[in-house]
Amino acid sequence: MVSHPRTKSRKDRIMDAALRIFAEKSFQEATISEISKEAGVSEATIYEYFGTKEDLLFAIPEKISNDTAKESQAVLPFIKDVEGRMRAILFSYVQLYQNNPHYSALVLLQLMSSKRFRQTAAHEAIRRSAHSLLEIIREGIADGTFRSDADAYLIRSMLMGTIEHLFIHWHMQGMPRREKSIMDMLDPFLEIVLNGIRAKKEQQGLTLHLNLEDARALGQLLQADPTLNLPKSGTKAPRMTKNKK
Amino acid sequence: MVSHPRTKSRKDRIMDAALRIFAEKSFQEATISEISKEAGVSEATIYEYFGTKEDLLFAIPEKISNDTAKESQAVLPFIKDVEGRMRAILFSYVQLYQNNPHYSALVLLQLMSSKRFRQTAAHEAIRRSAHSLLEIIREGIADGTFRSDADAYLIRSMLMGTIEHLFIHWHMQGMPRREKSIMDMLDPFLEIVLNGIRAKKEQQGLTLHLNLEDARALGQLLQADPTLNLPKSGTKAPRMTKNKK
DNA sequence: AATACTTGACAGTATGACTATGATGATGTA
DNA sequence: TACATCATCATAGTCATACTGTCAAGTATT
Repeated sequence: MVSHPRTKSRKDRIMDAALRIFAEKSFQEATISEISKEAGVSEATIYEYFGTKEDLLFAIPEKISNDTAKESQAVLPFIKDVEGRMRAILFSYVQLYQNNPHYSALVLLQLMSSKRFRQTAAHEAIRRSAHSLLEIIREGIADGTFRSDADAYLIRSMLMGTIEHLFIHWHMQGMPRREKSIMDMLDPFLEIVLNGIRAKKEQQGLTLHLNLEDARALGQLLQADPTLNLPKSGTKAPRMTKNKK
Repeated sequence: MVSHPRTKSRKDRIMDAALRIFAEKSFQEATISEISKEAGVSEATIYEYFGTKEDLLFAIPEKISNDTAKESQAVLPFIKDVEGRMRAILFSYVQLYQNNPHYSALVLLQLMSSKRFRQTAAHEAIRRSAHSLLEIIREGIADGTFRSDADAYLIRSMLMGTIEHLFIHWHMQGMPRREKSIMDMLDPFLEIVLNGIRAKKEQQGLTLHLNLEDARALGQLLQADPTLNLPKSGTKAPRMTKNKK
């Protein structure tokens, strides 16, 4: 009836419409008839292209994961430090969902629960990310970057689960303040996790917590006896040693 | 045909069977016919009790959340410290899913994505937990327990998202080592998060990082001059003061 | 035993996924 | 222009399954 000459191909229009409707309603509640109207094609055309309704559903993640280049995996070997590589994986994970909001609602809320999705290339990509992440965490534990008693599976669930949870709630009732994007939260988030699992440097020494009064008294003592020079190992130099030399 | 005189009521048997089949296959793939055979009743009986297949699905979370007493909410006011209350909420959250493995597979992977679920009492219970958690985190930020720049929404997603992710993967392909339960991970997990967001105590004082040599020297100084008594404010008493009195 | 209620068997309806088929219209080629 | 080819559409029809209605048989309660 109405022709769409300068727009995308019919196949793309069908998939776009399907993605929107599947995400808005749900796979079961959506009907082929509705999708065909939304896409401006006949039902027969949809069956011509995709065969079944389920095949239409699963064509979507294949398309998205094809459209999404796999730079993140390629870049990984060039990032030396463990924490930088963790960040790179999470970054691309957030980016994918952020760039495809309908898709993120579809995959996080519906496809994840489907057995068939676990055999798709899209799921394989997620699995690969998850596996890389696990390996990197293990590496960090092995080389002493992270605490030796850290649980790599737990850390991974913290990283991926948090991000998925943020996206799910983003789409569900909508988080109150939308002005702050999930991408903006990535670094504060990572900092909290890393803060919590980084190996403490002072394990080979001691940590003292002093109030101001005590600190001042200690400062006087130190000036009186210069043989006591501290600290060599700590990351933050205490202010008092800088006061007067 | 076969009567089950001493077992549960038909209604319970139907719901048990439905829960099992819905979790094993999926809502759409399960048929009423199959559930009726599994439960040992006729299809008509299922419609008699529940009306529609969807109503049967949503009767399940109502039942579970009714069976689950709401002690955790009741206990909260009696726990004074912020971190203890956070732990209590997460504990009951984990407990619910751990005690109902089929249910957790059903709700986390399927119901969560359904619009109707968001109008059930079960979802309301989850929302209430989530809201309590948010309030407690905010309280912790306000009273200085947590860092003032912490993002309460992010923290909440970390807490709930991690647990949901752990359960989802527990059920999906099964995490490699099952001997460690998710409940066992709760405290290490909370410790990491809290570690990452706790306000640093040394804001009102100073933190010194000493190596062993320096620490020993400081210990001698302290014994020589007893006017310097430290620390009053720190949580961990340094070992050296206990050595000799 | 009589009555009320529950359950089952079975026939039948409605919906939506899917198929088959022929018409239509655009495009390319002689 | 005439013809062939192909994509798309409209339509009619099949099938599976959710769901309804009805009545007979069983069970419980009195």
